[in-house]
Amino acid sequence: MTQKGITLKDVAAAAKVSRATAARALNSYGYVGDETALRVLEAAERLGYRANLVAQALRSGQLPIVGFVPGDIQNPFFARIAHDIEVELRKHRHNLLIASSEENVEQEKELLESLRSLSIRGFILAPTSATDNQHIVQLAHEGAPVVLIDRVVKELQCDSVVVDNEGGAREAVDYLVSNGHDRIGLLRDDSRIFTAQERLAGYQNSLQSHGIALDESLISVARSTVEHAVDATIRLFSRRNRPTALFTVDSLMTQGALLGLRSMGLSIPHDVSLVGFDDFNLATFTDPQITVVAQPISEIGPLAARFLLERLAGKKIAPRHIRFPTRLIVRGSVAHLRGR
Amino acid sequence: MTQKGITLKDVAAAAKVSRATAARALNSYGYVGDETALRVLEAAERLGYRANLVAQALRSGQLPIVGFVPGDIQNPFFARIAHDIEVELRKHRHNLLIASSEENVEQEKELLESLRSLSIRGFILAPTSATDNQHIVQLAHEGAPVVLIDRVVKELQCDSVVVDNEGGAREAVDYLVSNGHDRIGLLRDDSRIFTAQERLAGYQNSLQSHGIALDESLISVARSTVEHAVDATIRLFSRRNRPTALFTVDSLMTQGALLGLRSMGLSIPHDVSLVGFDDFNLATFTDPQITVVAQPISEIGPLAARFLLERLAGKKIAPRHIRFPTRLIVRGSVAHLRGR
DNA sequence: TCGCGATGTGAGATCGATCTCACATCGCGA
DNA sequence: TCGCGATGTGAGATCGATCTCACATCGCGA
Repeated sequence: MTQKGITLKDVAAAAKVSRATAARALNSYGYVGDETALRVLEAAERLGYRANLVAQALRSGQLPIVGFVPGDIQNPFFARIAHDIEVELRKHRHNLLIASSEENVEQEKELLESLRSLSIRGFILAPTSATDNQHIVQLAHEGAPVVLIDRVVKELQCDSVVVDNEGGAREAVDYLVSNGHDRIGLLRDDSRIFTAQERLAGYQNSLQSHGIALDESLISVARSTVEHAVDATIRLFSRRNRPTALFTVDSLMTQGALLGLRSMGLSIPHDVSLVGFDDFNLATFTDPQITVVAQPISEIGPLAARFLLERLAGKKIAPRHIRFPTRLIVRGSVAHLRGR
Repeated sequence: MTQKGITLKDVAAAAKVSRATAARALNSYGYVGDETALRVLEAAERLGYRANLVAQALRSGQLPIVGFVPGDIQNPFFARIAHDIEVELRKHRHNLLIASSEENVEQEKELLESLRSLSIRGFILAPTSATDNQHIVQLAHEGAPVVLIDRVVKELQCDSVVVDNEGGAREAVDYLVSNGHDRIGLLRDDSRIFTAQERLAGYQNSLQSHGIALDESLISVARSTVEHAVDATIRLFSRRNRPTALFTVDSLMTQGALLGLRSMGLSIPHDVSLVGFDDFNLATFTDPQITVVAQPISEIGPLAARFLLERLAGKKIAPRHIRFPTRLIVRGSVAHLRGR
């Protein structure tokens, strides 16, 4: 009711000037007489005028909206990042539009298509695929600033904020080895391919550096959901010569492993040692608490948002690639095997 | 690069017709010759034409965007709902813009202000305050459809989707009483005032119906974060004559209680019985698992989205108020006290 | 054969904000 | 006193899609 339909035209009429002059007064550009400007501002105030952002966007070609396409907004990792991005954007009067790809490349393509026609200013993406990324390359070439988080696209040069997955995984496995383990299972996913590959590499590199032969049968692959991880865990530990330790590549996998092991009556760390990638609230509620590789999650969102805002402000510098180190948080889920 | 700047004008030129005819062919209205229509569609296809939604919005006054203002997107409850809403909207070619109020009325007001100038089509809100809601009433009166979730606004008649907080809380406390408890602590929050009040009422009503006098000293109030809940729990259980059971009003409170009790060396259910409002993944990972009042969380988002879409489609019926029942999930965190 | 409804198309207006261009006035230095 | 830069303002174009209105043609029934 109140300010419905108050346009610049109304303000101009109330101040008895043209729309051009009203615009000049409100946006402080060009020449405007002091007394005139005052009259316009006063009229705008009185009528409760608010510029129509859609009209502005039609002229400028851009809405003050940034698109965020995470793998899954329900994943606490992305929920936290979404929140941080939104806070940062809000400071610069931008809005955040979230569209979850649900780790599905086809859906990711469709989402980007539809966001494109919204004339969105820029994008923060966590690409689902490690290989099928032509649509993202194309998006970037059309001029919309793109910042990648969590995962990079090899063919595309743009700002990115990721985590040292290889190093984190290596540190986790090193820690297990240093506690006497050499039959170390790996529970990895097939969807977040980029990070999964890096974490797999860290696992392999650690084993190799300690002269432990890679045993493919200790690696179990599952879709990144708690349910699938439970099954994969049970499969892995139903084998005759089962692993003495398990490394899980993300927090959903870790949760699945916890449930799977419990259902098999295997206790942690007595029967199996466990280290997970990605810290999560649950890790400190279990008994024992779970040892994890923590990501600096609170830094990713704000930095990605800042990078994007700088690009939107026209900053022209070489793409920045930030790779945060991880941190091993030792709790109680790893047993020391002696004599083995 | 590709379809940058392909407008209706380009399509019309390529098909050698006017913009008006091109629009008619593409949007299937008015009279267009079959052969002409085909030529236009073919040209649009070939050029990769995509209608500019901003321009459409300027005419229609509305962008295909719905705003969602939850209390906190990091809360898994709202993250899940956000996800469900997005999926539902996407089916109808609408986008979801998420702006978290962080349980702060002032921020909620600012967010709505800024979303308003975006010409957003409708809103799904979880109002932060139980009393200060004039801005929401005003928003609704300006004509934008509003659907409330989780919490209602007494002064406003509009669609709402909430949960039977009073009944759920009553059932939880009834269950504790039926297990012989009569000194039952309550850990409640001060921010989500609407739900908190209802849950408090359920607690009071249950006690009253069993003839148990209300003891204000058994009620502890804290901000709805894990940290504050830990403190409040410790405060409550440091008293001489401590409660034999505790009811917590949301999952963050429940987590805080778990940590607080553990830090005091109190074991569940041996020393204290516990029932929490709101189920959460962690509740099944603890030992024992936590008995909770579960909300039908998977129904809230889709229903709210459907209500809003119906309003956007022009449906004119009386506001619908849906109040879902809750469900008590009995696990292992409540002990039976005999003889007491 | 005439007339009118059905069919088909384009010119131009519109949504709201902003920018360009043209024009008018003022005041100061030569 | 003249002239020109500085100052101030409005008409109208523009962004892109859509809609109204005007106009033209066609074909069928009377």
